[in-house]
Amino acid sequence: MLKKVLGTRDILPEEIDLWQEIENSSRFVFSLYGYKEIRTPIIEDISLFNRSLGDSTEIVQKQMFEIKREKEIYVLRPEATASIVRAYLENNLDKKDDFLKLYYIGPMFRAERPQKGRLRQFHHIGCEAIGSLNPYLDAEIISLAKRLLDTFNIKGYEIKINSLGCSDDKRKLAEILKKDLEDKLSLLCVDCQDRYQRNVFRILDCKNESCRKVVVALNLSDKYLCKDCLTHFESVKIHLERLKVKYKIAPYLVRGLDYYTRTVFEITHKDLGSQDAIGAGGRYDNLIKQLGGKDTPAMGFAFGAERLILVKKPEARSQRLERKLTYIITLGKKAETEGFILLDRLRQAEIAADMDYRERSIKGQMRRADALMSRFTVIIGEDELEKGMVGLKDMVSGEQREVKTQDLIGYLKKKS
RNA sequence: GUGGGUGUAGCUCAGCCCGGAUAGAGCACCUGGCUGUGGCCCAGGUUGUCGCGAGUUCAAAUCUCGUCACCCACCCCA
Repeated sequence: MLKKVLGTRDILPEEIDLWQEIENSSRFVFSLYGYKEIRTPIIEDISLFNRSLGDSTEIVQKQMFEIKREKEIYVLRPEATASIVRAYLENNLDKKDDFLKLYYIGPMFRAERPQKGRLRQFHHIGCEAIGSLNPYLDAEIISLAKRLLDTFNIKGYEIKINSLGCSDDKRKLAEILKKDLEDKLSLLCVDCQDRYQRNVFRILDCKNESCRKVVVALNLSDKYLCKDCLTHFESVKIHLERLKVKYKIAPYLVRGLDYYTRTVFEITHKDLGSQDAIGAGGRYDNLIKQLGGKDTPAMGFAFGAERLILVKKPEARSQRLERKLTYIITLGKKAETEGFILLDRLRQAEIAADMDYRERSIKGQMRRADALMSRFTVIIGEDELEKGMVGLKDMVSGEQREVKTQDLIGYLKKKS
């Protein structure tokens, strides 16, 4: 038996309506906010992610899928922001327009151990706005994320925001943490003792009870933010209130990727398990310069499509499918030929139609018509053939009438 | 990378503890009741390498070991 790769999934036809609905509404909403789609390759040079996400992150250390081809090593992209910045620089987009809004929908790859809401191949729906440091942009992006969720009809989410400060502030925060935690290491969990060396920031959002106590006792609030960053964050909050976006300040929210600066946010949903973030993002004001471009501020976010679907599914299951199809039922060889030709004419007239090619009983064909959610069935037998008519049954009311074959298309058109 | 759980029909699961003869239920599907009419009802029917491999035994879905897959949690992250 052939098996799919660990942590991958087939998206089957029964689920595809949900995916397409989410993709289509995303495209619609992004366009409302002035975003254009960008599609970048799924494979990238390994150094792109080493240089952007941070050497110490788990993603770079062990979660990238490598593809070796002759002397080159490529990787399957673990996220899109770095790719988009690369494309932005490589195509000189900064020279064409110094403020740019881009969105993307596509697969990402991380070699993690799969669990609820976490696959090795998963899909991001996200965007990047490059070229402005204005706090209006921060607020607009967070409200865009909210707007997307509202359009998906997802309820029960929570938006958490924080500011990490500029790169100087981050450095300062790291120093404070290193210094203040030095003599408290024994109070921290084993993971945090490791984080102390690898990535001190992550100690702040540790779930462990004793670690939280230590963190709260540090009394960090605003100790590390410079005046500019403080003002910026205050403005973001005020603008969010102007846009009536409900948010919660999460003083210990840090994102895992090194490139984040200033505003960061995370949207969680109560119905998910431990992977409760359906989307997250923030500013990355230094990344573009870091990757060789001009000093350009930027901000973006991404939703995990599988996680969106996970929270949408219970509601979608109860939704009734619309009856749209016209189903042709035939009795006998001659009628089958007639039906076959009529079927093609219906489709030429842009009427969704189908029939059964298995020569089944009328009852069997009827059942199938019902199972496929037919709006009408067209019945062709010996009697109808002689009269040049077809039986037309309304599958909702159950009423049936005879219609002249040449009037059928006009009749169905009127009804739809 | 670490820990725990689960693999039996297309789907959801019972049976496993305490080994025993043709491996079950509900749903789905098919056929008929209704020889040309779906849904409701009734009757009947089809579907299984019991995840895979080895071991113990007269005998294994059941016990043991290994292996693979999936799920959940840690880690990490969307």
